[in-house]
Amino acid sequence: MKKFKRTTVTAALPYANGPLHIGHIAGAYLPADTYVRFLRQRGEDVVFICGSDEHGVAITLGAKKEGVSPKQFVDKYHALMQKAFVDFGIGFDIYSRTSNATHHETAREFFTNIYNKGIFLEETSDQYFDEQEQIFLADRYIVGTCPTCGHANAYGDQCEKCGTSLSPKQLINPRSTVSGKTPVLKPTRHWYFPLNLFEEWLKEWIVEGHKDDWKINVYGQCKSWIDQGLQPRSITRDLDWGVSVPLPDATGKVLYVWFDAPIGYISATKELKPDGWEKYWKDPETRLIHFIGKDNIVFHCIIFPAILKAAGDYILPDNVPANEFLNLEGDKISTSRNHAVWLHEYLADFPGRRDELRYVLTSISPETKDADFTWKDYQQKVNSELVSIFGNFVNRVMVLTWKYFDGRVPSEEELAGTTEKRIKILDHYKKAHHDLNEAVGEMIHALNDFRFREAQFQLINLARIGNKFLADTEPWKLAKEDMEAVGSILNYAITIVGNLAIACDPFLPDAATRLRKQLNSTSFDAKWKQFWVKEQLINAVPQHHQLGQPELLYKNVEDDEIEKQIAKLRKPGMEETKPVSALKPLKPEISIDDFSKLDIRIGKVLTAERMEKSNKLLKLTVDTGSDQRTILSGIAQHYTPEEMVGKQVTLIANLAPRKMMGIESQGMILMAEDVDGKLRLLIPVEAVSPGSTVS
RNA sequence: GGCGCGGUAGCUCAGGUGGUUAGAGCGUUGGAUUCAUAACCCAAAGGUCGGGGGUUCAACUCCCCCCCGCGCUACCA
Repeated sequence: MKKFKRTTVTAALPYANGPLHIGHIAGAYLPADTYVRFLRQRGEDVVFICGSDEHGVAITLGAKKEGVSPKQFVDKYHALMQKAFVDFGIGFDIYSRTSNATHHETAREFFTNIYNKGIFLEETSDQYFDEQEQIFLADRYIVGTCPTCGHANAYGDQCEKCGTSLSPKQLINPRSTVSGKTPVLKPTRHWYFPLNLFEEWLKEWIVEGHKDDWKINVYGQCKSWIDQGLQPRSITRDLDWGVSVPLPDATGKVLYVWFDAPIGYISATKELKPDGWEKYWKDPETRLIHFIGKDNIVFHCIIFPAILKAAGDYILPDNVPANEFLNLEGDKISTSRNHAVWLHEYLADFPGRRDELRYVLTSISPETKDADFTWKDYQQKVNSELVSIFGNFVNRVMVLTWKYFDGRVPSEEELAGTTEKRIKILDHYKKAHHDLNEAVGEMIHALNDFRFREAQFQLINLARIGNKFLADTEPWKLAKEDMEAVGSILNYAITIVGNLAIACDPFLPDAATRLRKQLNSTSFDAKWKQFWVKEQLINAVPQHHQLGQPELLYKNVEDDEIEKQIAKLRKPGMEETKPVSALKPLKPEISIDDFSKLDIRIGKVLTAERMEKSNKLLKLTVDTGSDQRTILSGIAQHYTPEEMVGKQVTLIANLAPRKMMGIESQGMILMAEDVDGKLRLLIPVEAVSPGSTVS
């Protein structure tokens, strides 16, 4: 294997259109962080790069929906994600963002560099244009009637009903999903990156060169792509949000997100090390590792490397350990259905319990196939492994040492095998020592191979072996007859605890800190490094060293804690089995004049809070376009205040004000009532401006 | 539709150029124990290795077909 001087580790740039959930963490950030911690423990030169991916149509549309500018939109999510990462303890050297100046510059330089080499293709074609919004529409933002099956809402790339693939021009009566209007065809010019020219090179580099060292899922996906034959990919878009194309006649053109986003790794490194960044990207003695989810394989293994190759001078990823996906309680994680465990919410609900989440996510890490996170599993793993095996072992050793030696590490002189009992102890010691070294070796080996599940298992194995060593040698019994033997046993037990403190750093950083405190070992750094160099047990805590006070490392997860979390996932009212009421009869006929008396409008919820002493009412502040008013709405059992904020709602604006529970309600929110009594909001399919009338 | 990855004990996963009783941890059950967060330690039960067919003296491991999950992709292998 090639020797490298340093390592550049990147973790996929999260898209700045929503908060982070455990799927993101398990997929890329946690394995990356674990790996980087491991490298740092070994004293290696490593940079750990990440940042928010802030461009693309989805951002502009998301911003429009929230009624804010794209910049405000990404500012919000960038801040949210950055804070969550920091709070969770993911140790990026830099968490940057693609909307900043350094990145724009870097991405433009990349484009210009490759452009000047004459590699890009340039082509003009007709594309649908939304005249009202003044934007060209991506395929999936166009709907229309499917030419094959007649389905009225087929997307521009595929009909969901009959499954045929389409191009937008095949759609009958195309409509823009952004404005609802009929788009028109307009010629537009774009630049293309000729991936096909890199096919042979990619074949050699990946299919031949990385057959054995890349994960099979990654390799298979790449090979499949390359075998299919590669096509030029367009790398520009008509949009006013993004990195503008650095050509004189290219106003209104930006780089396509997938072109600029991976370059974000480089810009972030530049920002981190304005003078020294190049050696992390251009020195062949640097190893580049991308941690990503499986949806990103083709960008990181094929397209981005080809771009780097085209740019010249750059190193290529040495490995791309992509993970599969994480499910939640048997279902796909879904932002829109709120079927997710949000990182910032976990951190708020479980303060001081970051290791627990790390531990569980690593133990089910989707390394070879999709995995499933369940709260029950979380509880069981924490309680039976972290608490019972790891935490308990440390606690037993600490307590025993305080009990018999006042917290001073007993001397480590070798025990003379003078009695039968002592001979047995020596046997147990030898066995434990052998098993421990094997586990340490296997742990480090697995870390090198990105097999974090296995590595962490071996870590816990150290505690398992430690527990067995104590059970086998029974120092609490010997205390009555042979204190020298007790001292020898505990000295070794403390050695195990010390090595655990060292070894758990990449996986359980908070435990590492707590253990250092308990062992009173903050000054042992230089010595402890030896563990990672020798790859075997070291004499971590010297004899006669005074230990700190024992403290429990972890506490059990109680039933009610996870029940709360599980309840959070369910839609309100979903588990209630109410009798299905009959459809309500039609009301008597009215005239159009009756109807026109109603002033129905679209408003936007600015704030929402529960009403005191009411289990049905939410107090909402609603922007009706012309004013902001307070409306009390009896929907508290169907929507949480958090869910309501930012939502568009349909309301009756000219209803006479009415006092409820001491507060005046100035209007009424319209709701659909399902046959089971469940209330659902009426929301315009596409966002409209507050104050829009309904008729 | 095509391609890729996966489908092994209740759960999370190992494994195998085909070869005696398919492994581990957790969970469960029983026992032992008390230093410890009713924890630890020992033991047992649990699987016709997604289904069907084939090759073979012998397949969970190789070949073919099918089913299921996830991803990628589009009339192209």
